[in-house]
Amino acid sequence: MRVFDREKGFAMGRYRSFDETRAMDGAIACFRERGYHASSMRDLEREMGLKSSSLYNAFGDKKTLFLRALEAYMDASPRRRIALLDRSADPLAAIECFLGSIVLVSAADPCGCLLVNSAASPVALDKEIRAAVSGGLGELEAALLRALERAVTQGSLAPEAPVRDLARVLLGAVVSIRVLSRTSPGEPWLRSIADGALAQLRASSPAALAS
Amino acid sequence: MRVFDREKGFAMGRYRSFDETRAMDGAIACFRERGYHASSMRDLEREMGLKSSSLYNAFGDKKTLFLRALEAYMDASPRRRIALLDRSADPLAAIECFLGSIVLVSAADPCGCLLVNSAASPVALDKEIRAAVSGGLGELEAALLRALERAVTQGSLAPEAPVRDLARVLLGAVVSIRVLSRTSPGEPWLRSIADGALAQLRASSPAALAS
DNA sequence: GAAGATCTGGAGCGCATGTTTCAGAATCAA
DNA sequence: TTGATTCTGAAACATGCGCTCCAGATCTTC
Repeated sequence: MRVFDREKGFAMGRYRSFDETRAMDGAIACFRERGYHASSMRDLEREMGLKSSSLYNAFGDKKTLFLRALEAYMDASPRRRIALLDRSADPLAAIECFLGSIVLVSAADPCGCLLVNSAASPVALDKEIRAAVSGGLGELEAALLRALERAVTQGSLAPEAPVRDLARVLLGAVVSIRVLSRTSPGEPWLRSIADGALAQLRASSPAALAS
Repeated sequence: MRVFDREKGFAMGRYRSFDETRAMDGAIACFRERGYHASSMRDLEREMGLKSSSLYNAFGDKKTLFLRALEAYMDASPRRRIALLDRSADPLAAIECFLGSIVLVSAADPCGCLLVNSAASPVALDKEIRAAVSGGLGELEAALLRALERAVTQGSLAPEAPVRDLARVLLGAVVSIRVLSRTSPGEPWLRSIADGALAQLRASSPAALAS
């Protein structure tokens, strides 16, 4: 509303004295570490550097804030990975790189992924939030599927490769790595899962399926 | 204390007027559906059929209750599956049966597994609870590893099969199935992940590794 | 400057939370 | 029966929750 009016030239009233992006980062960090139910509005105010009135004025109530944080997180992390997948010249190498990165990040940061954490959380019992989470996971799955289909087109995967199932396996690997990283099993442990999923891709290579 | 004294013949005081097992089942159901932080003591009182004084007297505070519920859940579900694995004559078939059952149960009941849900939940930030969760997941991994090693001994898996990595992949499949089932993707979707993991086992069969 | 709009800081709303307290009921040993 | 012990039901306790309100500051338009 503020932005809308101001952009239209109807601008009026006091400016916001905080960086909305930085505030969102604080919200993401809070929800990522403590989840929805264990993050109090006081926690969020502190991590976002806002007083409650500013917070409510700018971002709405707790649920709306969560939905915005999830959306901002999607832009900041999963969708960047998706863009890398889509832009890569070698889709299989990009997938390998993708999983390897997930392993490294997960081993280093036990907070996990806001999207995956939310899927396992009771906050997903809420209809809107579950829709957002399903949507986010669906984006990832679709991106992996696109990459696999490109690999088929390029000949690095056999035409009869079960790309739809493989995309699900890859998404499953990401999910399990991110969940299990919360118990700090160590990087080699997590890499076992990533390598297992990648081995399945290789089992669908033209050479493997020809024999 | 009550039980202890009574068993020793020093018994005194009023009997408990509720079924402790039934009460634990209520606690498990509550924590499984709503998780730790979103389950209020009032919710637990209702689902367990207890007043707060009885609840605190019998099970301690919320965290202690959660730890007991997790332990009871382990006995009621994962450890039964583990026993089936250990007792089976054909370990690979038992693993297949195990994963298939997880798929069916997960598709039918979107509440998921208390152990897996807890791993992804911020309640696992607590040291004791994280230890319990890690222990539970470790039991599962160890059981899968035992089954795989028996498969090697029996000759249904090649001696050079990477059983440790395969056990992790299988545990990862279980985790991802249980997490993703919370977004209700449907049974065929979940089965793709189970079948993928099983395909990896077959890739370590003596025949596959001989070629 | 005045009028109108928005944002900030702080106080505080009503309510739910986890937990405690306690009188009374139930049980046993003596 | 009496005394000791434990359990039950109901009523709270203090605290923290999500959220609102409002006076005053800051901004644009006139």
